[in-house]
Amino acid sequence: MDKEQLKENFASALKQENLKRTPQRFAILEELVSSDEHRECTDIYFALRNQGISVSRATVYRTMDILVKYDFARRLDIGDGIARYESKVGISHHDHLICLECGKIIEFLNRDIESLQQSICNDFDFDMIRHTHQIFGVCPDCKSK
Amino acid sequence: MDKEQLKENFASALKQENLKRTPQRFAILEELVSSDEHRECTDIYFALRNQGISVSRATVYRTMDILVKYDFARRLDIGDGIARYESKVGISHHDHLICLECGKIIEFLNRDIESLQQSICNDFDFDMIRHTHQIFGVCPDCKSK
DNA sequence: TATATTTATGAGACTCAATCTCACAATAAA
DNA sequence: TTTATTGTGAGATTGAGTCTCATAAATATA
Ligand SMILES: [Mn+2]
Ligand SMILES: [Mn+2]
Ligand SMILES: [Zn+2]
Ligand SMILES: [Zn+2]
Repeated sequence: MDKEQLKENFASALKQENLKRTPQRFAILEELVSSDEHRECTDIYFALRNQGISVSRATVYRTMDILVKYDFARRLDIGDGIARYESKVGISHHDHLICLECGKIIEFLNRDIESLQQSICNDFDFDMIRHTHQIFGVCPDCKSK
Repeated sequence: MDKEQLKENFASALKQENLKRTPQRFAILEELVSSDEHRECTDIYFALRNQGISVSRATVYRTMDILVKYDFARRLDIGDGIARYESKVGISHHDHLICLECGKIIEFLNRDIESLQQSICNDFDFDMIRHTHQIFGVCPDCKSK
């Protein structure tokens, strides 16, 4: 998806929520989408400030909620009390291997697990909305140290 | 496992950590293990207080860390910023379906997923230490309302 | 364009789970 | 016991996240 199209889509989401188009909101979208990392709000806050963009922490937190609601971003909770966000624009679903030594996050996708997961939900008559599958351990780099 | 044996095992863990046997520590173990729920520290704190047992929040938090380290308990993070703990004594591994409407937690185990998970780790040369597989959605009770 | 109306922004106050502090209490080795 | 060591607990502190509200900016209207 090209950058202009993305902005249009975000503008549509804002319109649907009766929210105004502001430079801060677009800057936050741009910062997250142009990155392939799992970003913390504080990290995005400082990244924009360092680019000379006026923004507050509150605006970053508020905008992240919109990005998640409209599927531009996914929130990642790895149990350390800090929310991380990754772009969903042009990115397909995946789950995560998380290194407990260095914090590295490796992505994986397994279609068999995904479908087994769905059949578990069917068995329990449970409607799945989302899921997280996180494997914690030691990555190859950290093992060889 | 009988209650006396459990106390013995916990006492061994305490000895291994050079920690003393205190009434508070045993009370916290007992409170968690005799429950089949996913308990918050604050909840355990009040449960003990209501039983007339003198304990502080700090002691509950500190003791939970020991219980987790020695495999008497598992910590559960469902992304709401509150840690929950469940007994592992006599309980086999399982993962969770979590209802976003009512907060109910349903347990599941799928051996195929467990083994696929292990093969993913092999492929990435990643040493798994633990994993969490959480499926969020709407439970049967909440659907029929 | 000018003006009115509505909504957003941001600095800092606030919340709340969790952790830390430290004076005092309890434990256990000898 | 005695004594050294560790634990306890009330309250202070931390830190991610949320809230407040005066001001600024965006958009609707004339
Ligand atoms: Mn998945
Ligand atoms: Mn599992
Ligand atoms: Zn690593
Ligand atoms: Zn429910």
